[in-house]
Amino acid sequence: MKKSQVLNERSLQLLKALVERYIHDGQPVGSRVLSKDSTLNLSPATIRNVMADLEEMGLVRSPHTSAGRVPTVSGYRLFVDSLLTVKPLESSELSLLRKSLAARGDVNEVISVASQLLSEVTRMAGVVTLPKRELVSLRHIEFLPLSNTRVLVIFVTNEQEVHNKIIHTSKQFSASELQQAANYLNSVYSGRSLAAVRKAVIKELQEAQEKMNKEMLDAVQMAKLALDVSKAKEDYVLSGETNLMGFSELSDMERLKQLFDAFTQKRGIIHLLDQCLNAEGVQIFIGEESGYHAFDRCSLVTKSYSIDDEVVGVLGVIGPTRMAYEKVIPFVDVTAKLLGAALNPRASSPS
Amino acid sequence: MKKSQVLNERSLQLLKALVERYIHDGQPVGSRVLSKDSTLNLSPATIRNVMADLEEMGLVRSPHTSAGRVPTVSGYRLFVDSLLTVKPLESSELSLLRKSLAARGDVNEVISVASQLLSEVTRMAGVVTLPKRELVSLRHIEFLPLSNTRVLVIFVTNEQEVHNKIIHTSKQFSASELQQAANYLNSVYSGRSLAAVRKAVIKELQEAQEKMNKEMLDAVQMAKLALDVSKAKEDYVLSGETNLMGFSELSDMERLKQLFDAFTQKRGIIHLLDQCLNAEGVQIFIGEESGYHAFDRCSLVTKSYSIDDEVVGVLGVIGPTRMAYEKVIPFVDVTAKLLGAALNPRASSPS
DNA sequence: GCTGGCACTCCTAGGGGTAGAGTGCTAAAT
DNA sequence: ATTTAGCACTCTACCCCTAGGAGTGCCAGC
Repeated sequence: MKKSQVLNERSLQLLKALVERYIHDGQPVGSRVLSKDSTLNLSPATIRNVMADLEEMGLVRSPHTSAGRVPTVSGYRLFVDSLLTVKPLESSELSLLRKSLAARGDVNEVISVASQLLSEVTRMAGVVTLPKRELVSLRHIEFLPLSNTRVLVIFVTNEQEVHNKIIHTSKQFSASELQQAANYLNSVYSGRSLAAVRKAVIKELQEAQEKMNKEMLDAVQMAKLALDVSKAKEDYVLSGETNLMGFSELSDMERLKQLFDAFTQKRGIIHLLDQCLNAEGVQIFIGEESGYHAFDRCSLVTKSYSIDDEVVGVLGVIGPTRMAYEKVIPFVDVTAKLLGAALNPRASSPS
Repeated sequence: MKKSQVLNERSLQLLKALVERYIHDGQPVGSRVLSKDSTLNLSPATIRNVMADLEEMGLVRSPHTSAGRVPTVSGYRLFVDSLLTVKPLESSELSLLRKSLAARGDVNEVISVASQLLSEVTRMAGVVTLPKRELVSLRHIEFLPLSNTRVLVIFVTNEQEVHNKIIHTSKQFSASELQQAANYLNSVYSGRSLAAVRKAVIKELQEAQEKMNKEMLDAVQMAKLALDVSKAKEDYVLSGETNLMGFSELSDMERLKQLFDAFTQKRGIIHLLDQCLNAEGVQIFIGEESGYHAFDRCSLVTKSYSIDDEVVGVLGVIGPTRMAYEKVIPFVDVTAKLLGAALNPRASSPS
C-alpha cells in the first residue's frame, strides 16, 4: 500500500494535463503523450505510476488494458472544481452577446435569443428557463364574455406580460357587467402584487356580505378564479439539441432517444434546473451526478440569472461530459449576467 | 425486349405482395418467400421473371446481387395509389380519438393533443399546423401605455384568441387617451373581419382630415400599426419526433441530424405542409418526392382539416418510407375530421 | 408460358494472424 | 527513495481468407 491516497501537487497537475488532453482530442491518453505534452518533465514510466495511483483513487480509468486513461466523473469533478483555468471570453463572442441581447420588448424573444446564443457559440445545446418572478404585479385585467358561463380573462402583469385564461362562472354575465367588474378590480388592485391581490381577494370574499355591492362581489369572485393557478407553468426554451447528435459519445441511438425524450418530457430537466436556482455562481452537473439516467453521458453547466437582484431563472449549456469547460463556464456566466440585464424592465431601451 | 412495359394484373398483385411483405419485416424479399406468401400460386422461378420486369420498370430494386427486392419510390407510389387495401380503424383507436378530441376551450391544447395522438398511435411523428382562418374577426382591442412611446396592444379575435404586440407610436399617449382610442375602435370595428378592418382603417386614414377628431385619428393610426403584420406566424406542433430514432432506416446520424434540423428550422416543413392545404383527401409524399433532402428516407401522410367547411390547416404523420400505409392513411383521415369538429367553435361544449 | 435445375454472385460471420499501442512490473540508475 | 529504462504481456483494430447461405439469372424441358 503506497503512501498516497492523498494527492500531491504533481499528481494533480498530471490529472489536469490528462483531462485537458482528453477533452481536446477525445481519445484515451497514454503515458507517452503526457510525457511530451505536460510541462512537468517526467518519463512515461513515472507517469504510468502516477496514473496507476489516480486510477486507484477512481479519478481515471482505462477502457481496456492497452488503452490510455480517461477521466471518470470524479476526475472531471476534481478538474472543474480545483484545477481548471478558465479562459476569458473572446471579444468577438462578448460583442455578439452584447449585440444580440440588447434589451428589447418581448421577454419570450429575449429568452429564445439567449438560448440560441448558448447553443450556437458552444455548438452544444442551450437551455433557458422562463423567468418567474416571485413578485408579479398586476397591471391590468379584462373580462370578455364567451358562450354560456364561460368568460375569457386577460390580464397583464409586470408592465407588459399578457396572460389569458378561460374561467367558468356561476352565472352568465353580460359584457357591461364584466366591464364593471374589470373596472373595479383595476381601480382597486392594479399595481399590487399577484400574491397580495390573491390574499386580499380571499379576505374580501370572507368578510364581504353587506359591505360590498353585488357587482363588486362578482368581480372579486372572478378575480379569485382568474388568478387561481396562474403560477402554474414552469417551462424552458431549448435550442440546438441537434448539435448533440454530432458527438460520438452520444451516438448510441438508444441513449440519444432517452435524452431527447427527456427534453420533450421537460419534467426532469426542469427539476434539475430548479436545483440551480439557489446556487451561487456557475453550477455544474457531470455525467451521472445529475441523477437522471438520460444525462449519464452529458454535462450540464448552469447559472441562475436575476432581474434587478432577484433570481428569476436559470440558463445553461448541455453537452457531452467531454466539453471545453474552461470556455463554457465563463460563457455561461457572462450570458446569465447579460440576460438578466436585458430583461430588466427599467433598462429597456425606447429604441 | 419483352412484351411488357405495361403491367398486367399478376405483376401488380406480385408487387403488392412484395411491398406488403417488405413493409412488414423490413428485409429485402426474395422469390422464395413470395412464392409461399402470395395468394397466386407461382413457382419462385416465375416470380423471379416477374420481379426482373418490375425492376426494369424501376418499381423495385435489389440492394445487391443476391439480396431480395425492395420497393423503390415509384413502387411505393404505385402501391399506395392503386394497390393498397386500407384497413378500417380499430375501434379502440377510434374511441381514443373521440375521447381525446372532445371539444374543449383552448385551441392550442386541442392542436397539441391531436399531434400527440398522431404520434402515439402510429408510433411515428405527428404534426399539426395551427389553424389559420382566412376570416379572422376582431372581437376586442385594448391599449396599455408602456414606457415612452411604446404601447402594448392586446386584441382578441375569433371570440377567444388573444394576441398581443408592442407598437411604437409617434407621440406619447396617456392611459385615458388610449382607453378612448380603444373604445372608439371597439365600437366601430368590433365583429368585422381583420382584413376588412385593415382596409377600412387605411381608407379612413386617407380621407380623414376634417371628418374625424384627433383622438379617433390617433386610434385609427394605432389600429393600423397593431393589425399590420398580424398574419405573420405560421407554425406547427410536432410530437413524437423521438419515435423516429427507433427506425433502422433513419439510424444514420448524419441524416437524422438533417431531419431534426429541418424540424427546428420549420420553414421547409411548413412549405411542404402548405402544399397539402388545397389537396383533396389524404396526400402522401414518399421519400424524395417531397423535394426536401432531409426527407429522403421518410414519408409524409397528410390531410387538411377544416373548421366549418373552411380548410384551415394540415395534419399528418411523418415516418420512414417503409410504414404501414394501410393503417396510417385512414387514421390520418379520421383524425383530420375529428380535429376539425373539435375546433368548431359553435360545437364547443359548455362543460 | 411455367417450372426445375444449376451455376454464379454477393453478403455475412467467423477464424487466424499481425501490427500497434500502452500497460505493469522489475531491476538498474540517480 | 524516487525515477527511469527495458521487457513481457494484453488488448484492439485490421486484414485476409474461408465457408455458408441466400437469392439471382438463365436454360432446357414440360
